Amino acid sequence: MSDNAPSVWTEERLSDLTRLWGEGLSITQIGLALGVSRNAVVGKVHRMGLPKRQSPIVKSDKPRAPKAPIQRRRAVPLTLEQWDRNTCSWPIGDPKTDNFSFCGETVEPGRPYCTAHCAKAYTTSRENAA
DNA sequence: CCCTGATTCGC
DNA sequence: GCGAATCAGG
Repeated sequence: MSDNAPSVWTEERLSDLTRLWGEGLSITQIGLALGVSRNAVVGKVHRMGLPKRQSPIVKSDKPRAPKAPIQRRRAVPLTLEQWDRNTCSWPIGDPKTDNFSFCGETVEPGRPYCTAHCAKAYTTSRENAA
């Protein structure tokens, strides 16, 4: 074990990479097949100069956002620390009681609430109207 | 939200 | 050069 000082990408893996890539597999699939992250796959592919297939994104005029000082959304200065972008904030119980809490369920894409509560919020209030 | 890939930056 | 992080579009 001394003549082995290859980079992470050996001919073997490069072979699989190129082969799978040529087969039309996606970066994620190849990454899983080789046991590497998809970034590693696309990174290597890009570096090798292999023919990329899709370009869903177009080169924008934006000079890429500064990664370090990524400004966070300064909103909701409430005690909602566990606030995620997909957390349903549907009120559970009574806001004036101590057992008041939020749904916490994963919200639907583009919806402020989860599937169940989204239906409630966007209902025609017809059947709900009692 | 999921997925896709591209590009840039840090190590 | 490699990998992660980020951005961008469907």
